[in-house]
Amino acid sequence: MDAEAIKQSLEGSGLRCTPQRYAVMAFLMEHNRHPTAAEIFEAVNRADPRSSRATTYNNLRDLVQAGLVREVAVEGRAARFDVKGMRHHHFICDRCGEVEDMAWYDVPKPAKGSLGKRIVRECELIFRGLCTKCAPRRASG
Amino acid sequence: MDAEAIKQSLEGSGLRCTPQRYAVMAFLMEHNRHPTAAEIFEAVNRADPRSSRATTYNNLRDLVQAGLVREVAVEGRAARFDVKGMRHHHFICDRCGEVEDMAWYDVPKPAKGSLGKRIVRECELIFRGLCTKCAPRRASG
DNA sequence: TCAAGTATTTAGATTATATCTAATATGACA
DNA sequence: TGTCATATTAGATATAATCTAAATACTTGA
Ligand SMILES: [Mn+2]
Ligand SMILES: [Mn+2]
Ligand SMILES: [Zn+2]
Ligand SMILES: [Zn+2]
Repeated sequence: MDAEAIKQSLEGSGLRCTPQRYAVMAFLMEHNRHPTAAEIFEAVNRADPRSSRATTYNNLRDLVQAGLVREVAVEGRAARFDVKGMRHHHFICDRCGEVEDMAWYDVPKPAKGSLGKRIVRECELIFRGLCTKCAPRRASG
Repeated sequence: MDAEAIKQSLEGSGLRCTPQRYAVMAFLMEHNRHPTAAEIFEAVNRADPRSSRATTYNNLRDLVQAGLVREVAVEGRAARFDVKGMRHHHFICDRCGEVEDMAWYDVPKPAKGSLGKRIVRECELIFRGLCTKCAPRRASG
């Protein structure tokens, strides 16, 4: 991955490019697998420099706030994260909780009247059902 | 609310209509406010009979599995619940985490090819931004 | 160059949320 | 009524995330 590009995007958002923060970002860019914070923590610590759990959570929070990373809440499970590169929707498996990317397509905006004073920042489409791994065992489960 | 209707829908799903389970369902039908499990637990215990925390969670899990109730995961906060009566979308506030209903409208299904072996059960549209209460304090916040 | 201020990291404690356990109670139905 | 599956319970436990306060690293500008 392009180290310089990561540095740019961090600094462009007013965040220092620390080794710990860089490692989180690089890991997310290399694995579009929607890892949990715990998985990211473990992964970035396989290589040096070591990063504490608090720092991993802090950095994920900062990256989400900066709009570089998205947090996906999954009922009953740890949150998952991905880089906000290309726009896409998500598929979440009822059975195993896996989050998978779905091709992006435009979503019709809500009628003006129904918004009131709310300010809409984004619009997210989530498909739910059984993933490729879980679909076959549907009956047994 | 129609007590008999609640009883019917529980038994129609193979669930006994126990006082504790009924209380959860009745509370959700009276308050379309998306309460958390903790709020439901507290609310149903203001009246008799008393229901334990484990039972409240167990019943919410059963009701979700039966398709009568929906669980809405909110990043960094407790899950929220609502009855699956009329179809609707959700608006989730970035700042305070409030979940609000939005008028339902049809969502275009994904292209056939993009699904693979996945089985889609439902399709959920989530709007994010600032709610009516939080929008004014945007800058300060 | 260096002092001072700010941002970041850290280990471990703490909180928040949800589930598990194993004992008891309840209800369906033969 | 007796049997058995279902449901409830208090409290312990697990899991996920945040907080704390001290140390470290970087930035700025005299
Ligand atoms: Mn994704
Ligand atoms: Mn709702
Ligand atoms: Zn799955
Ligand atoms: Zn709000």
